[in-house]
Amino acid sequence: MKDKVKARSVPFSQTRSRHASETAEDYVEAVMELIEEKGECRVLDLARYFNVSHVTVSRIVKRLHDEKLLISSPYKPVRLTDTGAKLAKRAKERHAIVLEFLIALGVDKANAEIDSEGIEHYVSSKTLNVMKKFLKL
Amino acid sequence: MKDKVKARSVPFSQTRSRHASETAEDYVEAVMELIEEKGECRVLDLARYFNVSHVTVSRIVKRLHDEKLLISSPYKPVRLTDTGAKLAKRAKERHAIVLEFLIALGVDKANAEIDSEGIEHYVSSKTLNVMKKFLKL
DNA sequence: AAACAAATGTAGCAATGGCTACGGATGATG
DNA sequence: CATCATCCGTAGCCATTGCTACATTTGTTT
Repeated sequence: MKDKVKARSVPFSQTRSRHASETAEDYVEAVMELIEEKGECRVLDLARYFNVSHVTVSRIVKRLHDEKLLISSPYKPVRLTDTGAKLAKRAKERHAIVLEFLIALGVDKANAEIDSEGIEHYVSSKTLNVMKKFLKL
Repeated sequence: MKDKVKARSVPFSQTRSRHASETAEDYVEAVMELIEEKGECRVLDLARYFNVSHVTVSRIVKRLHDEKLLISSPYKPVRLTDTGAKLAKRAKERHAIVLEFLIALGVDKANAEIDSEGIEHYVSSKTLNVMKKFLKL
């Protein structure tokens, strides 16, 4: 009973910080989509999109504003900074690749859409490249 | 500018509760592994495994005890309830399938191990079945 | 312009997951 | 059996993401 417990290779990179980045990516991605779809993105749009209260959105938007990913002023629509837009673009691409990959693999569209949203945050660039390769075959 | 914002099909199932279940799965899976590897699972083993303080582990173990997934009494090793063991077994299987799948796909072992730990929580049973099928070919 | 509805903001609570600091319990070892 | 190191629990702090309830701003509609 004296064995050393091997710590996980790398993973479990502090759940909290990991999750904060996930949220950031989800939000900038959503803001970009909403602006593309309807010209602007309001707090309530995001609330409906994520199925949470406007209060939750409001606070997160404020944080992402402080982190210079979003631009928001009171009672005005939310926009993306250049940094935010770049992050959103990367997230959307990754999301799209994972989605297409799952569909190509044989997952039905509904499940693929759901799963891809969770998976996109955990796919390393190497795995993403493998998925891209798979899609080209 | 009057379009309704379509709520996501299903996803974004409340980040917080989603994350709590992730934690539960990670912990019961770790407990099962540690017991298999070294005969027992102490709070400090889990702390080293997840790279967090023993305090964090202690609180989470208490919660999972209340949820009847773990059995813990003060200063004693942690065990699994039947429910916890079942959950752990399912999680381990899912984890193993995702890992094997990524490797079969061509991802190097190191990245596959890291990615699989995040991905396992987001894989629907349908996607998991597709992965199983892929592995048999 | 007044009045109303819709959109945002603010206050304040809960749960979860991080932490440090400190103190008590357990088990080896002298 | 006394001591000491290790393990574990408790207190108490912070950040994040949920919420309801209430206040304020905006914009439309009389």
